[in-house]
Amino acid sequence: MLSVKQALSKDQVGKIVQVRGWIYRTRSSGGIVFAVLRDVSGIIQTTVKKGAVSEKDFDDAQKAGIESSVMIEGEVAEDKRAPGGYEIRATKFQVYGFSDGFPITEYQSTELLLDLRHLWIRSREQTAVAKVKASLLRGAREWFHDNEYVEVTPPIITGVAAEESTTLFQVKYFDRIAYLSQSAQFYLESLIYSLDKVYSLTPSFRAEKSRTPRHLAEYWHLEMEAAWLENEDNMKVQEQLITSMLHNAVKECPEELTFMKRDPATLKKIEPPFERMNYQEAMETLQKKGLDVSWGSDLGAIEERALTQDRLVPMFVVNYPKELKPFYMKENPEDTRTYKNSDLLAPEGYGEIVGGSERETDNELMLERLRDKGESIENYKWYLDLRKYGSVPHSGFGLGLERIVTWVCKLDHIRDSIPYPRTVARVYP
RNA sequence: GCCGUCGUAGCUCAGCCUGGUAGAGCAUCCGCCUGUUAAGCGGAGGGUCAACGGUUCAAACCCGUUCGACGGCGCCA
Repeated sequence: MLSVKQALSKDQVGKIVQVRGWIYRTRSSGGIVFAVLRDVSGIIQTTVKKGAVSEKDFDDAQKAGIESSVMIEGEVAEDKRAPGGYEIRATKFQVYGFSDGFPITEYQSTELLLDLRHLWIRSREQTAVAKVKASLLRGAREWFHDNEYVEVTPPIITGVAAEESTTLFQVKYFDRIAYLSQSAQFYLESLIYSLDKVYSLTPSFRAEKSRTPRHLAEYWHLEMEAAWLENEDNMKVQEQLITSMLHNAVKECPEELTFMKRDPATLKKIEPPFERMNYQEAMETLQKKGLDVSWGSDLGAIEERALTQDRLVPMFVVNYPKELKPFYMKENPEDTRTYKNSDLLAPEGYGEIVGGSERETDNELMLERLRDKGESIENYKWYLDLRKYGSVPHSGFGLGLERIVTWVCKLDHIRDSIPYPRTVARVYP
Protein backbone atom coordinates (compact mmCIF):
# COMPACT_ATOMS: atom_id res chain seq x y z
CA MET A 1 0.00 0.00 0.00
CA LEU A 2 1.41 3.34 -1.06
CA SER A 3 0.38 6.84 -0.11
CA VAL A 4 -0.84 9.04 -2.94
CA LYS A 5 2.31 11.11 -2.65
CA GLN A 6 4.50 8.03 -2.99
CA ALA A 7 2.58 6.90 -6.06
CA LEU A 8 3.06 10.31 -7.71
CA SER A 9 6.62 9.57 -8.68
CA LYS A 10 8.70 8.75 -11.70
CA ASP A 11 10.13 5.77 -9.80
CA GLN A 12 6.71 4.15 -9.67
CA VAL A 13 5.97 4.44 -13.39
CA GLY A 14 5.22 1.01 -14.85
CA LYS A 15 4.77 -0.58 -11.43
CA ILE A 16 1.57 -2.06 -10.05
CA VAL A 17 0.65 -0.25 -6.85
CA GLN A 18 -2.20 -0.11 -4.37
CA VAL A 19 -3.55 3.11 -2.92
CA ARG A 20 -6.53 3.78 -0.70
CA GLY A 21 -8.49 6.82 0.29
CA TRP A 22 -11.58 8.76 -0.63
CA ILE A 23 -12.99 9.86 -4.00
CA TYR A 24 -12.23 13.56 -4.40
CA ARG A 25 -13.76 14.03 -7.87
CA THR A 26 -15.27 11.60 -10.27
CA ARG A 27 -16.33 11.79 -13.93
CA SER A 28 -17.57 9.07 -16.14
CA SER A 29 -17.74 8.95 -19.89
CA GLY A 30 -19.26 5.61 -20.65
CA GLY A 31 -16.42 3.17 -20.95
CA ILE A 32 -14.03 5.07 -18.72
CA VAL A 33 -14.26 6.48 -15.20
CA PHE A 34 -11.91 9.19 -13.98
CA ALA A 35 -11.81 8.95 -10.20
CA VAL A 36 -9.52 11.35 -8.40
CA LEU A 37 -8.39 9.78 -5.15
CA ARG A 38 -7.55 11.76 -2.02
CA ASP A 39 -5.59 10.69 1.04
CA VAL A 40 -3.68 12.61 3.71
CA SER A 41 -0.73 13.10 1.37
CA GLY A 42 -2.45 14.46 -1.74
CA ILE A 43 -4.62 13.64 -4.75
CA ILE A 44 -4.04 11.45 -7.80
CA GLN A 45 -6.19 10.64 -10.80
CA THR A 46 -7.09 7.04 -11.41
CA THR A 47 -8.64 5.78 -14.64
CA VAL A 48 -10.94 2.80 -14.63
CA LYS A 49 -11.57 1.40 -18.07
CA LYS A 50 -14.25 -1.07 -19.02
CA GLY A 51 -12.56 -4.39 -19.62
CA ALA A 52 -9.45 -3.52 -17.59
CA VAL A 53 -11.26 -4.39 -14.35
CA SER A 54 -13.97 -6.89 -13.49
CA GLU A 55 -17.52 -5.99 -14.43
CA LYS A 56 -18.47 -5.54 -10.77
CA ASP A 57 -15.49 -3.27 -10.14
CA PHE A 58 -16.43 -1.17 -13.16
CA ASP A 59 -20.05 -0.85 -12.02
CA ASP A 60 -18.84 0.14 -8.55
CA ALA A 61 -16.46 2.70 -10.02
CA GLN A 62 -19.35 4.28 -11.92
CA LYS A 63 -21.54 4.30 -8.82
CA ALA A 64 -18.97 5.49 -6.30
CA GLY A 65 -19.67 9.18 -5.69
CA ILE A 66 -17.56 11.85 -4.05
CA GLU A 67 -16.18 10.75 -0.64
CA SER A 68 -16.71 7.03 -1.20
CA SER A 69 -13.83 5.15 0.42
CA VAL A 70 -11.94 2.86 -1.93
CA MET A 71 -8.83 0.83 -2.57
CA ILE A 72 -7.46 0.97 -6.08
CA GLU A 73 -4.83 -1.27 -7.58
CA GLY A 74 -3.23 -0.43 -10.89
CA GLU A 75 -0.23 0.62 -12.91
CA VAL A 76 1.31 4.04 -12.45
CA ALA A 77 1.68 5.93 -15.72
CA GLU A 78 3.05 9.29 -16.67
CA ASP A 79 0.35 11.17 -18.57
CA LYS A 80 0.17 14.86 -19.42
CA ARG A 81 -3.64 14.69 -19.45
CA ALA A 82 -3.72 13.78 -15.76
CA PRO A 83 -3.67 16.50 -13.13
CA GLY A 84 -0.29 16.22 -11.43
CA GLY A 85 1.23 14.45 -14.44
CA TYR A 86 0.71 10.89 -13.19
CA GLU A 87 -2.24 8.57 -12.98
CA ILE A 88 -3.05 5.05 -11.89
CA ARG A 89 -4.65 2.80 -14.47
CA ALA A 90 -6.85 0.58 -12.38
CA THR A 91 -6.89 -3.18 -12.48
CA LYS A 92 -8.95 -3.41 -9.26
CA PHE A 93 -11.48 -1.00 -7.79
CA GLN A 94 -12.64 -2.04 -4.35
CA VAL A 95 -15.22 0.05 -2.48
CA TYR A 96 -15.18 0.04 1.33
CA GLY A 97 -18.03 2.48 1.82
CA PHE A 98 -20.23 4.16 -0.77
CA SER A 99 -21.00 7.79 -0.11
CA ASP A 100 -24.45 9.34 -0.29
CA GLY A 101 -24.58 12.46 -2.44
CA PHE A 102 -22.00 14.58 -0.64
CA PRO A 103 -23.75 17.71 0.65
CA ILE A 104 -20.80 20.00 0.06
CA THR A 105 -20.68 20.82 -3.64
CA GLU A 106 -19.17 23.48 -5.84
CA TYR A 107 -21.30 26.24 -4.34
CA GLN A 108 -20.90 26.83 -0.64
CA SER A 109 -21.88 29.45 1.87
CA THR A 110 -20.13 30.21 5.14
CA GLU A 111 -23.15 28.99 7.03
CA LEU A 112 -23.24 25.66 5.21
CA LEU A 113 -19.56 25.03 5.78
CA LEU A 114 -20.01 25.72 9.49
CA ASP A 115 -23.11 23.53 9.76
CA LEU A 116 -21.25 20.74 7.93
CA ARG A 117 -17.95 21.33 9.66
CA HIS A 118 -17.57 17.61 10.43
CA LEU A 119 -17.45 17.03 6.65
CA TRP A 120 -15.74 20.27 5.59
CA ILE A 121 -12.66 19.41 7.66
CA ARG A 122 -11.89 16.85 4.92
CA SER A 123 -11.26 19.71 2.48
CA ARG A 124 -7.79 20.34 1.14
CA GLU A 125 -7.76 23.80 2.79
CA GLN A 126 -8.60 22.43 6.21
CA THR A 127 -6.12 19.59 5.77
CA ALA A 128 -3.33 21.99 4.83
CA VAL A 129 -4.11 24.28 7.76
CA ALA A 130 -4.13 21.37 10.22
CA LYS A 131 -0.72 20.21 9.01
CA VAL A 132 0.77 23.70 9.20
CA LYS A 133 -0.62 24.12 12.70
CA ALA A 134 0.96 20.84 13.82
CA SER A 135 4.28 21.95 12.33
CA LEU A 136 4.17 25.28 14.10
CA LEU A 137 3.49 23.50 17.37
CA ARG A 138 6.31 21.05 16.81
CA GLY A 139 8.63 23.99 16.14
CA ALA A 140 7.56 25.59 19.39
CA ARG A 141 8.02 22.44 21.45
CA GLU A 142 11.44 21.89 19.93
CA TRP A 143 12.52 25.39 20.85
CA PHE A 144 11.27 25.04 24.42
CA HIS A 145 12.93 21.66 24.74
CA ASP A 146 16.25 22.92 23.34
CA ASN A 147 16.16 25.82 25.79
CA GLU A 148 15.39 23.69 28.85
CA TYR A 149 11.83 24.76 29.47
CA VAL A 150 9.65 22.31 31.35
CA GLU A 151 6.20 21.66 29.90
CA VAL A 152 3.61 21.78 32.66
CA THR A 153 -0.10 21.06 32.92
CA PRO A 154 -2.03 23.81 34.70
CA PRO A 155 -5.71 23.41 35.61
CA ILE A 156 -8.49 24.31 33.20
CA ILE A 157 -11.17 24.56 35.87
CA THR A 158 -10.44 27.37 38.29
CA GLY A 159 -12.09 28.36 41.50
CA VAL A 160 -12.05 32.11 41.58
CA ALA A 161 -13.01 34.68 39.04
CA ALA A 162 -9.77 36.58 38.85
CA GLU A 163 -9.46 39.32 36.23
CA GLU A 164 -12.71 40.74 34.92
CA SER A 165 -15.09 37.99 35.88
CA THR A 166 -17.57 38.87 33.12
CA THR A 167 -15.40 37.22 30.47
CA LEU A 168 -15.34 33.83 32.19
CA PHE A 169 -17.49 30.82 31.43
CA GLN A 170 -19.17 29.43 34.52
CA VAL A 171 -19.37 25.70 35.07
CA LYS A 172 -21.27 23.76 37.67
CA TYR A 173 -18.63 22.23 39.88
CA PHE A 174 -20.37 19.73 42.15
CA ASP A 175 -22.40 22.00 44.44
CA ARG A 176 -20.40 25.13 43.65
CA ILE A 177 -19.67 27.44 40.73
CA ALA A 178 -16.28 27.26 39.04
CA TYR A 179 -14.84 28.85 35.90
CA LEU A 180 -13.05 27.78 32.75
CA SER A 181 -9.53 29.16 32.61
CA GLN A 182 -8.83 32.15 30.40
CA SER A 183 -5.09 32.02 31.07
CA ALA A 184 -2.66 29.72 32.83
CA GLN A 185 -0.39 32.63 33.70
CA PHE A 186 -0.85 32.71 37.48
CA TYR A 187 -0.35 28.97 37.74
CA LEU A 188 2.76 29.14 35.54
CA GLU A 189 4.12 31.93 37.74
CA SER A 190 3.70 29.66 40.75
CA LEU A 191 5.72 26.92 39.06
CA ILE A 192 8.85 28.95 38.24
CA TYR A 193 10.00 28.79 41.86
CA SER A 194 10.77 25.12 41.43
CA LEU A 195 11.07 24.60 37.67
CA ASP A 196 12.65 27.93 36.71
CA LYS A 197 11.40 28.01 33.09
CA VAL A 198 7.99 26.59 32.22
CA TYR A 199 5.48 26.56 29.41
CA SER A 200 2.06 25.11 28.76
CA LEU A 201 -0.32 24.55 25.90
CA THR A 202 -3.93 24.68 27.04
CA PRO A 203 -7.30 25.72 25.75
CA SER A 204 -8.32 29.13 27.02
CA PHE A 205 -11.90 30.28 27.24
CA ARG A 206 -13.24 33.78 26.82
CA ALA A 207 -16.93 34.51 27.22
CA GLU A 208 -16.57 37.86 25.48
CA LYS A 209 -19.30 38.30 22.91
CA SER A 210 -16.76 39.12 20.25
CA ARG A 211 -17.89 39.03 16.65
CA THR A 212 -14.63 39.56 14.80
CA PRO A 213 -12.33 37.61 12.47
CA ARG A 214 -9.74 37.47 15.27
CA HIS A 215 -11.65 36.01 18.22
CA LEU A 216 -12.67 32.56 19.36
CA ALA A 217 -14.47 31.67 22.59
CA GLU A 218 -12.12 28.68 22.88
CA TYR A 219 -8.57 28.87 21.59
CA TRP A 220 -5.23 27.17 22.16
CA HIS A 221 -2.99 29.21 24.34
CA LEU A 222 0.76 28.73 24.37
CA GLU A 223 2.08 30.39 27.51
CA MET A 224 5.49 30.67 29.06
CA GLU A 225 6.90 32.01 32.29
CA ALA A 226 10.54 32.19 33.40
CA ALA A 227 12.37 33.25 36.53
CA TRP A 228 15.22 35.76 36.35
CA LEU A 229 13.93 37.02 33.03
CA GLU A 230 13.69 40.72 32.31
CA ASN A 231 11.32 42.22 29.73
CA GLU A 232 13.89 42.66 26.96
CA ASP A 233 14.90 39.00 27.31
CA ASN A 234 11.23 38.06 27.32
CA MET A 235 10.98 39.58 23.85
CA LYS A 236 14.07 37.67 22.75
CA VAL A 237 12.36 34.45 23.78
CA GLN A 238 9.30 35.42 21.74
CA GLU A 239 11.20 36.25 18.58
CA GLN A 240 13.29 33.08 18.79
CA LEU A 241 10.29 30.91 19.55
CA ILE A 242 8.26 32.33 16.69
CA THR A 243 11.16 32.01 14.30
CA SER A 244 11.54 28.37 15.28
CA MET A 245 7.82 27.79 14.68
CA LEU A 246 7.85 29.48 11.28
CA HIS A 247 11.01 27.80 10.08
CA ASN A 248 9.72 24.40 11.09
CA ALA A 249 6.53 24.98 9.11
CA VAL A 250 8.61 26.03 6.11
CA LYS A 251 10.69 22.88 6.48
CA GLU A 252 7.81 20.44 6.97
CA CYS A 253 4.96 22.03 5.02
CA PRO A 254 6.19 23.92 1.96
CA GLU A 255 3.44 22.43 -0.23
CA GLU A 256 0.67 23.15 2.25
CA LEU A 257 1.87 26.74 2.66
CA THR A 258 1.98 27.24 -1.07
CA PHE A 259 -1.49 25.72 -1.37
CA MET A 260 -2.69 28.37 1.09
CA LYS A 261 -1.07 31.05 -1.11
CA ARG A 262 1.67 31.67 1.44
CA ASP A 263 5.10 31.88 -0.12
CA PRO A 264 7.39 29.90 2.22
CA ALA A 265 10.25 32.26 1.31
CA THR A 266 8.58 35.17 3.13
CA LEU A 267 8.50 33.13 6.34
CA LYS A 268 12.01 31.80 5.84
CA LYS A 269 13.32 35.36 5.82
CA ILE A 270 11.85 36.17 9.23
CA GLU A 271 14.61 36.16 11.84
CA PRO A 272 15.40 37.93 15.12
CA PRO A 273 15.54 40.69 16.05
CA PHE A 274 12.04 42.02 15.42
CA GLU A 275 11.62 45.77 15.54
CA ARG A 276 10.64 47.25 18.94
CA MET A 277 8.47 50.32 18.70
CA ASN A 278 7.67 52.31 21.79
CA TYR A 279 3.97 52.95 22.46
CA GLN A 280 4.75 56.66 22.24
CA GLU A 281 6.34 56.21 18.79
CA ALA A 282 3.42 54.08 17.70
CA MET A 283 1.05 56.91 18.56
CA GLU A 284 3.16 59.39 16.60
CA THR A 285 3.37 57.05 13.61
CA LEU A 286 -0.40 56.62 13.63
CA GLN A 287 -0.97 60.37 13.93
CA LYS A 288 1.25 60.91 10.90
CA LYS A 289 -0.96 58.44 9.04
CA GLY A 290 -3.90 60.63 9.92
CA LEU A 291 -5.50 58.49 12.63
CA ASP A 292 -7.22 60.20 15.52
CA VAL A 293 -5.21 58.83 18.44
CA SER A 294 -3.32 60.27 21.39
CA TRP A 295 -1.50 59.12 24.52
CA GLY A 296 -3.82 56.71 26.30
CA SER A 297 -5.56 55.41 23.18
CA ASP A 298 -5.61 51.65 22.90
CA LEU A 299 -4.42 49.97 19.73
CA GLY A 300 -7.53 48.53 18.13
CA ALA A 301 -7.89 46.52 14.96
CA ILE A 302 -7.68 49.62 12.77
CA GLU A 303 -4.55 50.92 14.48
CA GLU A 304 -2.79 47.56 14.41
CA ARG A 305 -3.59 47.20 10.74
CA ALA A 306 -2.24 50.66 9.97
CA LEU A 307 1.00 49.87 11.78
CA THR A 308 1.63 46.48 10.21
CA GLN A 309 -0.06 46.14 6.85
CA ASP A 310 3.04 47.03 4.83
CA ARG A 311 5.40 44.90 6.90
CA LEU A 312 6.55 41.33 6.33
CA VAL A 313 8.13 40.75 9.75
CA PRO A 314 6.36 40.90 13.13
CA MET A 315 6.99 43.93 15.36
CA PHE A 316 6.82 44.63 19.08
CA VAL A 317 4.98 47.57 20.54
CA VAL A 318 6.40 48.14 24.02
CA ASN A 319 5.71 50.13 27.20
CA TYR A 320 1.96 50.68 27.13
CA PRO A 321 0.29 53.16 29.49
CA LYS A 322 -0.67 51.41 32.71
CA GLU A 323 -4.38 52.13 32.36
CA LEU A 324 -4.55 49.95 29.23
CA LYS A 325 -3.05 46.86 30.82
CA PRO A 326 -3.64 44.50 33.77
CA PHE A 327 -2.41 45.00 37.34
CA TYR A 328 0.31 42.34 37.41
CA MET A 329 2.73 44.02 35.01
CA LYS A 330 6.01 45.57 36.16
CA GLU A 331 6.23 49.32 36.30
CA ASN A 332 8.71 50.83 33.84
CA PRO A 333 11.27 52.78 35.94
CA GLU A 334 12.22 54.92 32.92
CA ASP A 335 8.64 56.15 32.52
CA THR A 336 6.43 55.30 35.46
CA ARG A 337 3.29 56.03 33.45
CA THR A 338 4.02 52.78 31.61
CA TYR A 339 4.66 49.05 32.14
CA LYS A 340 7.57 46.88 31.01
CA ASN A 341 5.39 45.00 28.57
CA SER A 342 5.17 44.14 24.91
CA ASP A 343 2.55 43.18 22.38
CA LEU A 344 3.79 41.37 19.31
CA LEU A 345 1.93 42.30 16.14
CA ALA A 346 1.89 40.00 13.13
CA PRO A 347 2.73 41.63 9.80
CA GLU A 348 0.40 42.21 6.84
CA GLY A 349 -2.28 43.68 9.08
CA TYR A 350 -3.06 40.48 11.00
CA GLY A 351 -2.64 42.14 14.40
CA GLU A 352 -1.73 41.01 17.88
CA ILE A 353 -0.45 37.47 18.30
CA VAL A 354 1.42 37.60 21.61
CA GLY A 355 1.07 39.66 24.77
CA GLY A 356 3.78 39.60 27.40
CA SER A 357 5.40 41.48 30.24
CA GLU A 358 7.78 41.45 33.10
CA ARG A 359 5.70 40.78 36.22
CA GLU A 360 5.34 43.08 39.20
CA THR A 361 7.07 41.81 42.32
CA ASP A 362 5.91 44.51 44.71
CA ASN A 363 2.77 43.32 46.50
CA GLU A 364 1.99 46.81 47.81
CA LEU A 365 1.84 48.18 44.27
CA MET A 366 -0.36 45.33 43.08
CA LEU A 367 -2.71 45.72 46.05
CA GLU A 368 -3.06 49.40 45.26
CA ARG A 369 -3.89 48.68 41.60
CA LEU A 370 -6.40 45.99 42.54
CA ARG A 371 -8.12 48.38 44.95
CA ASP A 372 -8.23 51.06 42.24
CA LYS A 373 -9.94 48.60 39.90
CA GLY A 374 -12.39 47.64 42.62
CA GLU A 375 -11.28 44.00 42.64
CA SER A 376 -11.73 41.74 45.63
CA ILE A 377 -8.32 41.18 47.23
CA GLU A 378 -9.54 37.88 48.65
CA ASN A 379 -9.56 36.35 45.14
CA TYR A 380 -5.85 37.05 44.68
CA LYS A 381 -4.66 35.80 48.05
CA TRP A 382 -2.72 32.80 46.77
CA TYR A 383 -1.28 34.78 43.88
CA LEU A 384 0.00 37.52 46.17
CA ASP A 385 1.50 34.82 48.39
CA LEU A 386 3.98 34.04 45.60
CA ARG A 387 5.76 37.37 46.25
CA LYS A 388 6.08 36.67 49.94
CA TYR A 389 8.28 33.60 49.74
CA GLY A 390 11.44 34.30 47.80
CA SER A 391 10.17 36.61 45.07
CA VAL A 392 12.28 36.87 41.91
CA PRO A 393 12.17 39.03 38.82
CA HIS A 394 10.31 37.13 36.14
CA SER A 395 8.51 37.53 32.86
CA GLY A 396 6.21 35.63 30.58
CA PHE A 397 3.81 35.82 27.70
CA GLY A 398 0.81 34.21 26.09
CA LEU A 399 0.58 33.37 22.41
CA GLY A 400 -2.67 32.76 20.56
CA LEU A 401 -1.92 29.72 18.44
CA GLU A 402 -4.86 30.24 16.08
CA ARG A 403 -3.83 33.85 15.53
CA ILE A 404 -0.44 32.71 14.24
CA VAL A 405 -2.04 30.06 12.05
CA THR A 406 -4.42 32.68 10.63
CA TRP A 407 -1.48 34.86 9.66
CA VAL A 408 0.78 32.09 8.38
CA CYS A 409 -1.99 30.52 6.28
CA LYS A 410 -3.35 33.88 5.13
CA LEU A 411 -6.83 33.06 6.41
CA ASP A 412 -9.68 35.56 6.20
CA HIS A 413 -11.11 34.43 9.52
CA ILE A 414 -9.67 32.80 12.65
CA ARG A 415 -12.43 30.15 12.64
CA ASP A 416 -10.65 28.37 9.79
CA SER A 417 -7.54 27.88 11.93
CA ILE A 418 -9.27 25.33 14.17
CA PRO A 419 -11.33 22.25 13.23
CA TYR A 420 -14.34 23.09 15.38
CA PRO A 421 -14.45 26.83 16.04
CA ARG A 422 -16.33 27.96 19.11
CA THR A 423 -17.86 31.37 18.66
CA VAL A 424 -20.68 33.30 20.29
CA ALA A 425 -23.20 31.92 17.82
CA ARG A 426 -21.95 28.37 17.43
CA VAL A 427 -21.21 25.24 19.48
CA TYR A 428 -22.36 22.77 16.79
CA PRO A 429 -21.07 20.46 15.46
C1' G B 1 -23.06 45.82 24.00
C1' C B 2 -23.23 48.73 19.18
C1' C B 3 -23.68 49.37 13.59
C1' G B 4 -24.87 46.84 8.98
C1' U B 5 -26.48 42.79 5.43
C1' C B 6 -29.28 38.50 4.44
C1' G B 7 -33.13 34.11 5.14
C1' U B 8 -36.90 31.33 -1.86
C1' A B 9 -35.59 23.44 -4.23
C1' G B 10 -30.33 19.26 -0.97
C1' C B 11 -26.60 23.57 -2.51
C1' U B 12 -25.63 28.61 -4.88
C1' C B 13 -28.86 32.22 -6.42
C1' A B 14 -32.73 35.12 -9.65
C1' G B 15 -37.74 36.87 -8.85
C1' C B 16 -39.39 41.58 -4.42
C1' C B 17 -38.48 48.13 -6.43
C1' U B 18 -43.67 48.24 -9.94
C1' G B 19 -48.65 42.44 -5.66
C1' G B 20 -51.84 38.37 -10.17
C1' U B 21 -50.53 31.87 -7.71
C1' A B 22 -42.54 29.27 -8.33
C1' G B 23 -37.54 29.93 -11.93
C1' A B 24 -32.09 28.85 -13.38
C1' G B 25 -27.38 26.37 -12.60
C1' C B 26 -25.24 22.57 -9.63
C1' A B 27 -26.45 18.07 -6.79
C1' U B 28 -29.89 13.48 -6.89
C1' C B 29 -32.33 9.54 -10.05
C1' C B 30 -32.83 7.30 -15.33
C1' G B 31 -30.62 7.08 -20.43
C1' C B 32 -26.11 8.09 -23.96
C1' C B 33 -20.84 8.78 -24.24
C1' U B 34 -13.21 5.06 -23.92
C1' G B 35 -9.37 10.97 -22.12
C1' U B 36 -12.24 13.71 -18.49
C1' U B 37 -9.97 18.16 -15.64
C1' A B 38 -15.84 20.44 -9.88
C1' A B 39 -16.66 17.26 -18.43
C1' G B 40 -20.81 16.99 -22.27
C1' C B 41 -25.91 15.67 -24.25
C1' G B 42 -31.24 14.08 -23.25
C1' G B 43 -35.07 13.19 -19.52
C1' A B 44 -37.34 12.95 -14.39
C1' G B 45 -38.31 14.01 -9.36
C1' G B 46 -37.76 17.94 -5.90
C1' G B 47 -40.66 24.26 -2.71
C1' U B 48 -45.60 25.71 4.18
C1' C B 49 -40.73 31.37 -0.42
C1' A B 50 -37.55 31.39 8.09
C1' A B 51 -41.98 31.86 11.61
C1' C B 52 -46.15 34.65 13.25
C1' G B 53 -49.39 38.74 12.52
C1' G B 54 -51.29 42.97 9.44
C1' U B 55 -52.82 45.59 4.66
C1' U B 56 -55.35 43.79 0.08
C1' C B 57 -60.25 40.78 -4.11
C1' A B 58 -55.20 38.71 -4.22
C1' A B 59 -48.71 38.62 -0.68
C1' A B 60 -42.31 35.26 -1.93
C1' C B 61 -43.15 40.58 -3.12
C1' C B 62 -45.88 45.99 0.90
C1' C B 63 -45.89 46.87 6.68
C1' G B 64 -44.81 45.02 11.81
C1' U B 65 -42.83 41.51 15.38
C1' U B 66 -39.86 37.32 16.47
C1' C B 67 -36.10 33.80 15.36
C1' G B 68 -31.65 32.44 12.77
C1' A B 69 -27.16 33.36 10.01
C1' C B 70 -23.33 36.39 8.26
C1' G B 71 -20.05 41.14 7.90
C1' G B 72 -17.76 44.91 11.00
C1' C B 73 -16.59 47.74 15.83
C1' G B 74 -15.38 47.30 21.03
C1' C B 75 -12.99 43.70 24.47
C1' C B 76 -8.52 40.44 23.95
C1' A B 77 -4.39 36.13 22.37
